[in-house]
Amino acid sequence: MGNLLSYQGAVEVENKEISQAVISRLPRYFRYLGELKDEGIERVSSQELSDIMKVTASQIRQDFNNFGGFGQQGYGYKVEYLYEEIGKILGLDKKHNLIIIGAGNLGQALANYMNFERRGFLFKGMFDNNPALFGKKIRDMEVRPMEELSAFVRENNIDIAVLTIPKSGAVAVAEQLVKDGIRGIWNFAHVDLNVPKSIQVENVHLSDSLMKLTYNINRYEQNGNI
Amino acid sequence: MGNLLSYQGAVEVENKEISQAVISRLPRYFRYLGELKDEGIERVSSQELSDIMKVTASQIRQDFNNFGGFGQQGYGYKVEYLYEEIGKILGLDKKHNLIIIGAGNLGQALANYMNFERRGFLFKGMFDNNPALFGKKIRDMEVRPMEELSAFVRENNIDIAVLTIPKSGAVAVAEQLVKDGIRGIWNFAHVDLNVPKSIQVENVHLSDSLMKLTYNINRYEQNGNI
DNA sequence: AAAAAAATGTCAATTCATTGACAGAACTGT
DNA sequence: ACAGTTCTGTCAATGAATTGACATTTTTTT
Repeated sequence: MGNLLSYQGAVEVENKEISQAVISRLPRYFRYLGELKDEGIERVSSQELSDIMKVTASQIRQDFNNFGGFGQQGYGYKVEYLYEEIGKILGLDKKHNLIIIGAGNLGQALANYMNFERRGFLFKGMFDNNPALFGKKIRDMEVRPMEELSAFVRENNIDIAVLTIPKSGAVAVAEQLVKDGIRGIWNFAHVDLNVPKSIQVENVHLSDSLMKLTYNINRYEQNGNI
Repeated sequence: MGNLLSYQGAVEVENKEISQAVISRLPRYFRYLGELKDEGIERVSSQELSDIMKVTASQIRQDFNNFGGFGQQGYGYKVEYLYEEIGKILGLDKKHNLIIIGAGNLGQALANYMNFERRGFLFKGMFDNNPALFGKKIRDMEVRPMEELSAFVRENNIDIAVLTIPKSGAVAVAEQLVKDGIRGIWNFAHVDLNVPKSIQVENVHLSDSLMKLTYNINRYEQNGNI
């Protein structure tokens, strides 16, 4: 590694595993670069980004280099190009068919609140087991009964399922989704899903997040300012 | 450190900083221990927990030890005791006054969906700048205009603000909250808040989370199974 | 009561992540 | 076209987190 010359900008990178620590930072880079782009700024150096984002310039360069060098010595990075490339790394150049399972408060809020289409997520359907909701339209999408889920996932090539159901049902639904060929689960249920590692799970455990906040609040109180 | 004898179970631990990596795992321990407790299980060893939770037993012991030894050699950990202690560490034994700022889809969903009271969070109010929402009741709590926010936070000793407003307003609102004496912000806005480090911020950037998911989905596709 | 088994707390080793340093490439101004 | 400046890509050093190993304590069995 290292002596494979990059002869035309974008670069071949062999299949070395990138750490999740790096991946977790990419969306934030993407967000800041998008803002710079919108402001009409064309170039940026790692030092400038460092100042704005409050991370070390070294880390920025190291992170980008995992994917093979997007910058130019003496110049910096072209904002638009870098933005596009990070988008591609994150898979945002591809379309992903998505459904929401659980049309309660949270499911409905996500349907309305997330701008799925903006980033290539195609919102294809919504499911619940509460008959009172069947047929109700949310974002132009009627709520379907859970009985139809399995066939729907197969027939519509659903890639991503958003799980916003109580934990009691979540594990079983996840297993079914795996059988039906789902590729990723965005899991809001308060439970850990047990799926093959070929299926990607991204957990959003809101209670956990809130507990971290209270820990930090109380730690600060107790220790005085550390 | 190390030769301060723990002579009665719970233990004095001096103010050494605990890494956020450890803190992030505590809510998950808490969840699993709660489940064990509900099943009536009284004792558990680090090895048993390891099997259930899929983390190494060594890490479990190391994590707990940061707070001073909750177990007993040859026996293991008392589930209920450990559960209580972790709850205390996380600050769940204390009451926290909480408000939601932004009564849109997400704000309303959180108000209804999170069982705030269950963990000592007292839901005290909800704010928005949309007049159409003023007075609307969500979880028995009427939506108040933003003009009243500042006084309300001061008068009601609000500890935690949940920010579910668009990013355009978020930074300014956060600054105001700091002036009014807030202690923690649970931030759902797609922007990084710039507050003194005495104020705790816990970010929930949902888009970032979804991007991580697509990265992992696409990585798996491209590399074949790693 | 003694021996065997179980399981923690903790030290050391290892692995992983971040930061620092700098050679060399590209740009900029004269 | 040259000299000076900028700034990346990358290697090495440092720091942080995880895992492994084991002495010691307690429990359990005989």
